[in-house]
Amino acid sequence: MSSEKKDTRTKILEATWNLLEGGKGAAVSMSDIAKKVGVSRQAVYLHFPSRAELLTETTHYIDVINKVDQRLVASRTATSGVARLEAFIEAAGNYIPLIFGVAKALDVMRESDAAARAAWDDRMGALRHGCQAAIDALEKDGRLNATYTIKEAVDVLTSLIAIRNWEYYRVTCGWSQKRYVDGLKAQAKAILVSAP
Amino acid sequence: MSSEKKDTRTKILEATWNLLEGGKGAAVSMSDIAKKVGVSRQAVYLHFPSRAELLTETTHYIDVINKVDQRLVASRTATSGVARLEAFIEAAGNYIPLIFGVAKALDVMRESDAAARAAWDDRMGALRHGCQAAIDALEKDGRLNATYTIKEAVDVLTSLIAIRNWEYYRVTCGWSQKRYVDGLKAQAKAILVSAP
DNA sequence: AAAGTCACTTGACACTGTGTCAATTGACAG
DNA sequence: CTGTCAATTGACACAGTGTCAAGTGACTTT
Repeated sequence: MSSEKKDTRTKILEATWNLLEGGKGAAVSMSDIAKKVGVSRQAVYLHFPSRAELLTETTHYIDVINKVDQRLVASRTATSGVARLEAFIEAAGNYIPLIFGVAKALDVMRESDAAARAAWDDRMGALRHGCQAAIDALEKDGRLNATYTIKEAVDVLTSLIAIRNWEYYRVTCGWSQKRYVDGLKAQAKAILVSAP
Repeated sequence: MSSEKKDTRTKILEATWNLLEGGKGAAVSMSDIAKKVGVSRQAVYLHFPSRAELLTETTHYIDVINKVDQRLVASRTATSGVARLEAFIEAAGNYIPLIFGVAKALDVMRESDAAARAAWDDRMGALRHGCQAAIDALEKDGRLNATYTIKEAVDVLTSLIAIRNWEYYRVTCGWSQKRYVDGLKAQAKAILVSAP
């Protein structure tokens, strides 16, 4: 591996990611991270002013590593509205496992920290934006269930794809990732898509 | 009101409930509660050994005050499987706003506290039990969507009715309580119920 | 009326975690 | 050789949980 040459900042981001993805849940402290990197606790604060900021930067780091932009392009190239809905769910549903640990830490922290709340809202806004695009495509095809306004349909889709639900299916209920994504597609279609 | 005669233990439970239901979110401390009751912080520990225990007892207190048992009886008297599903969603969906504040505090705490985790699992187990009964009734009527096993259907219904989703619709999206319950019923039926 | 009991108070303490500060070290560059 | 930069050490303030010991005030028992 090339981990020898990585600078401390990158090592901190990776350690944060690893620890949060590991079994310890969201209760990972700045000391834990410093220990993992093999650096003093203060060195972490030299690179990130606060825990909230570190978590936020970690989500961005993960996005870059996983080329999230490219993943979403696929859902935009779909021709029909239904295909686009499915492609978006595929992309978003497979993105969640990557950022789950960090997202959950932010979610817990958001309850008591304004910066964490802002970071969380930013991430959720991005997810909702994808839902909006999928619903718009559905509506343009005339396939959006008429009992929902566009805004309501976006609300519903965003709720279905919520990170907490991923955790519930995958961790609590033991569904496979594929079953989860397929289930989500079926749910979204059953609720939001009308007959042609 | 008769709040003059209530004993300290009851006053603590009510203060906990009020504070968590109020705007401060889940970040309510033992000091906050003691201050609200007008008692020393140590008096709280005299009645409840830990914050997790206090939160757990508060959910039980709320259940008793709101006669949760009686609410659920209504859903058991429904004749058809579909009616029972709707009655259960009505009962559970209208129960959530009562315990939301305490449930959220437990949810946040569960990440770092074993007792809180146990209390949470207990509450969620009860909710799931109700979902199981509704799905069983649906299956007995032959109206359960054949693409789901019973276990999967219970997983899905439990996920739909999750407290986090209530928060999302009501708080983030600004849905009315009635719209939320009706939306939930429509979602559950679209996903889980097959044609007769 | 004295003694005992009970709920509660006061004030201290240990522990964990975040975030800040100042002085210092070691390496590398001009 | 000196300046700069990353990082270290060790201290501190602050907030929160949970524990402990001694004291107080009211009401009950004998």
